Order: sequence, then structure tokens, then C-alpha cells
Amino acid sequence: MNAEVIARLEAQGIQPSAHRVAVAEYVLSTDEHPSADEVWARVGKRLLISRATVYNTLNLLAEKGLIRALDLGGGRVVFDPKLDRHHHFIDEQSGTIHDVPWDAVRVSDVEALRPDGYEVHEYQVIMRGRRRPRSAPGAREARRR
Amino acid sequence: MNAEVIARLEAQGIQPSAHRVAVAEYVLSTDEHPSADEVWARVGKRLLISRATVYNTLNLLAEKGLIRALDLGGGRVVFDPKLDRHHHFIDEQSGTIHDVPWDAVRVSDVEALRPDGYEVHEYQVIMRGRRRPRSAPGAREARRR
DNA sequence: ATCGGTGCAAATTATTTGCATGAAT
DNA sequence: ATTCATGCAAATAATTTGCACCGAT
Repeated sequence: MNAEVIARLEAQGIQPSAHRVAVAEYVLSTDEHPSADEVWARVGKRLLISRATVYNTLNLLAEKGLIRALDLGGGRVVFDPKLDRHHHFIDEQSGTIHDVPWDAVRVSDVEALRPDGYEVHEYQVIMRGRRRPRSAPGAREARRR
Repeated sequence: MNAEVIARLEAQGIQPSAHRVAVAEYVLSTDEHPSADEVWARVGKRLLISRATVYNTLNLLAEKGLIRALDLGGGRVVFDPKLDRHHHFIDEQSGTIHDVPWDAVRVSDVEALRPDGYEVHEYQVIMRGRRRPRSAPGAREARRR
């Protein structure tokens, strides 16, 4: 139910209006890494809501630390309710973004490789790839390489 | 000289017009990771050139593999003449992008951490941070580690 | 005459902002 | 009344596209 969502909004001093709750309910529970426009399309099915309100609400949630705004390229910002550190894998064909557990990767001594005079605030591995060509029964495909 | 630049363009079947050579001369030799608009500002100082031509030329160079188009976030695409694999460090205040040598980082078994059914085409570590707060004049600090 | 390259303006897409309305206090 | 949230339209910003022009074959 949205009782918990409302509680989380209020905990950050955000007034839980119907629109905000609708946006938060979706974006706090998805693992689809939706863009603002995708959130609008989704939430707009059940509620009259303008893009501006969606953008404003998402930015507000991100400001308050309830979600993270990610710019992984592709010319759009996506939103992620997972607050713990993790890496990302991007399907180059569909644009789908998958989470990759933080401890699946070991990056050697980040401090040693940063440019001199700088301190690292955050880092992540971004992987791009495609769905592995699966040989479907009967379907024959032109394999590349 | 631009003789070498012209040769490289021709090697890819690109007609070395004055405009294209001007753009290529700059973008092939910089390590500033300029955006299209920055290239336009720079090249436009010596030559009358439209944004469209700059965009078209950069896209052409990227298509032909002479440069790489990077979308590291920040809502703009930047161009990089370094074709070998490397990582990036982004200064969060200035937006400046630094290259980080590929072998400075060791990422453990990328194949093992990719989502199932996918193959990794490329990956890199993206770091964000800021210039290290410089201690007040006179104060010494321990560097290195 | 033809063709590729260019400038310019218009179109697109993602996002932000200004403003007037409207609900809740 | 005052405040805060919202819808809508206009404003930005980055980038692409359509088209007419122009110089070299």
C-alpha cells in the first residue's frame, strides 16, 4: 500500500500530494530505470499529470535522497531507487539498464589511478553489450565476428 | 601540418574540405574532450563555419572511426581522439574530463558479473570527484600514499 | 548539368521555468 | 488571505534535418 510511501515522503518533509504519491509509488519500487518521460507515461495512465509535475517531483525526490538520478548516456536521465552502490550494464539495442552488484567487481586501488590533486567522490563500472545471440530452435542467424 | 590530417581523412574516404580539415585538425589532437559546441567555438575563430557543419563533421569522423563520441553524462556528447581503451575521471565542478590509463585499473572478471544471457561489448570505469581542497598557504600535508 | 559540402532555419527531444488557477490551511 | 502544488505554455539547450546555394568537375 502507499502508506509506507507516504511515510517516506513525510520523513523527508515532502507533502504527500496525490500526484507525488503516484509518482513515488512507481519510481520507488521499480528496477526499470525509467526516464522522466517513461514515468510520465506510466503514471499518466491512472492520473492526469503534466510532464512538468513529473519532472519536478522526480527532482524533488532525488534532492531529498529518496531516489538517484543517473545520467548513463543516451541523452536522457533515468531514476533509480536503489541507493546503495552498484554498477550498470546497458543493453545497446534496447537501452535496458541492468544493475550489477557492487561486490561483483573489484576495482584495484582507485586512489592510485585518479588524476593527481583530485579526490574521488564516486565511481562505477559501466558496461555496454548486447543480448547473447541465442541459437533458437529452427532459427538460424548470421553470426558476426 | 595538416598534411597528415588530410591523409587520415582521405584514408577513410572523406573529402578533405577546408572546413573538415579545420575541425579534424583540432579534434584529432586535443585531450580536452570538447563538446560539439566547444569545437564550434574554437574552430569558428579562424573560419566561418556553422554548427550544423561542425556536428556533421564530428559525426562523420566518429562514423569513420577517427574519433570516439563519448556520452559521459552532463547532457552533452564529447569527442575523444584517443581510440585505445581508457577510463575517465570527471571533475564535478568544472566538468573537465581526464583520461585514466586502462591498465591503472584492474576490473575482476567482467564476464562473471554481466547479466546472464548478455555479452559485454565494452566497459569502463567512470569516476567523479573534485579538486582536492588545497590546505591554507604554509600548511604542509602528506601527499602520496 | 551534376555532385558533394555548406549555411541557415526549422524541427526534435529533453528539461526547466514563469505564471495563473485552485485546493488546503 | 496565504501557502503550496499543479497544468500549461513558453523558454532553453543539444542535436538533427530539409533545403537552397555554390564551387568544382
